[in-house]
Amino acid sequence: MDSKILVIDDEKAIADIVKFNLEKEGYKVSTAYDGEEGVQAVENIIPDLVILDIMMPKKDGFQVLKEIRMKYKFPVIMLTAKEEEVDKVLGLELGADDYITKPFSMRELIARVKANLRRVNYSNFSNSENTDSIITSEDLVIDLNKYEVKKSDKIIELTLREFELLKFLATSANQVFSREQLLEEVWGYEYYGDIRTVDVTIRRLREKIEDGNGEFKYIITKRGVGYYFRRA
Amino acid sequence: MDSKILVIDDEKAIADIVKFNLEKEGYKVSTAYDGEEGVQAVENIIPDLVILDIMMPKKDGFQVLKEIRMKYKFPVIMLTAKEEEVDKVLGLELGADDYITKPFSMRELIARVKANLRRVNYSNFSNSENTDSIITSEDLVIDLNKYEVKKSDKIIELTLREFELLKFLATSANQVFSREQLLEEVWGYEYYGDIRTVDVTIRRLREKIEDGNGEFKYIITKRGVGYYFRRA
DNA sequence: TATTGATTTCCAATTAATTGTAATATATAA
DNA sequence: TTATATATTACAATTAATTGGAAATCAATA
Repeated sequence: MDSKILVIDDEKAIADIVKFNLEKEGYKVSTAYDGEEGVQAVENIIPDLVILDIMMPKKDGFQVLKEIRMKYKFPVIMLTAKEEEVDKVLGLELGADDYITKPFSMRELIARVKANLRRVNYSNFSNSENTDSIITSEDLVIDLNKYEVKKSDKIIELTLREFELLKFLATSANQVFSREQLLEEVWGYEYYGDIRTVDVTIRRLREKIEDGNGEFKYIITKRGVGYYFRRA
Repeated sequence: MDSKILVIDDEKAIADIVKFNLEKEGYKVSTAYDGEEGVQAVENIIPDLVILDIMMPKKDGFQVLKEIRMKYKFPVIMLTAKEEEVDKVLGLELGADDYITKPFSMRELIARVKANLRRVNYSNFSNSENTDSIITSEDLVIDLNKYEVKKSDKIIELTLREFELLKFLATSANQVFSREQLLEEVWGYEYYGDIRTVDVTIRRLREKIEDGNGEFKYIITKRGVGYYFRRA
């Protein structure tokens, strides 16, 4: 979340009002007032999405897009003043993800920004949808598509975090991971929290999937190192 | 995963940009620049889905489609430049699975590609009940043709949206869908609305089909992920 | 084409569930 | 036994889902 957006438009008034409105929505917004500046800004900021005007002095939007696309894949929404340009945007040029014709309402702009950011996120994880998706071990069945775990055919309710932790450990069964690794892989690179969080989540997971006889048979502690999922 | 897609379009610029964008989504994409080349490419590659332009020299899209359909069943999405062609695509019953009119946004194209691939996956996967137009679960009866839902033999009045949402969820019972997926599938590719709309529609649907005892037995929330229709 | 009613959407307040933190207890190995 | 690592617990903070109501849109009918 808190996506970074770059607005490239030579009409300062427009760039600024767009910035204002997107910031109101909670995005981090930068602006650039011509094409060259825009290309530079992309390099510095590495935004999650760019809003790019076509008609600009020095370097026009198409050129900027071309340069962006040589290196980056984030969505780019083009702003076009004339209907004729639409065909160009969609058909001939280099991979704009979406476009809006001026004049546009802020409501529409924001909706499109959201939709395009959403698409990125969604394709990231829904692509794993079809990979082999069921892991079994003893009486545990982990269904990665359905986000569901069964123990001797009884459904176990795991929270998302618990599920993702189990999923990560189980897909690399018998391999020990340090808490740091788990934080990075399951919680994400940006995560800054306490390392003991892992212990607690492991604990909650065990409570749900282990037999509760004091022995753990799935998630094993490797003292001084970390945890692993045991699979015969 | 990693589906193979073949793009057949005589306008190289378009074929290439489509290729670029689909590759960004993780597909393996090949291109062919006229109809004959296209037919050959199909034979060589055996793609999982074809995107096929109608207006082409040598062999037009209709002809290509006919030849493809003599041997293969994978989905074909037709590209049409003019509205008039749409009728033809639909009317001729040649077996196009979907069509998009130019100009189109990449967002739309990708959404349709995904939707068509997903459809195929389901019908391969799931049991032959798939073609059934009546779905039953506990005391619910959903008649897909008649747009009618009964609960213990009493007709329940659903609005169109509610019905389509229920229909989509119920035809892929026990599979979790994110709100993004539901927006795309039920509301349509070009929908730019608020994501919470899904929640609200789910709620109205529940109000009508669930028992009203605080427990939901049909439409289940998978926290942090989305919703699914539960069927024993 | 107005008018009215139904549907749909948007928004945000409320409620519910999850997750993180910190403090304490327990186990383990030197 | 002591020092260190891990497990457990309770509570606070955070995040997500549900809900109600207002506003906008759509559709039917006068």
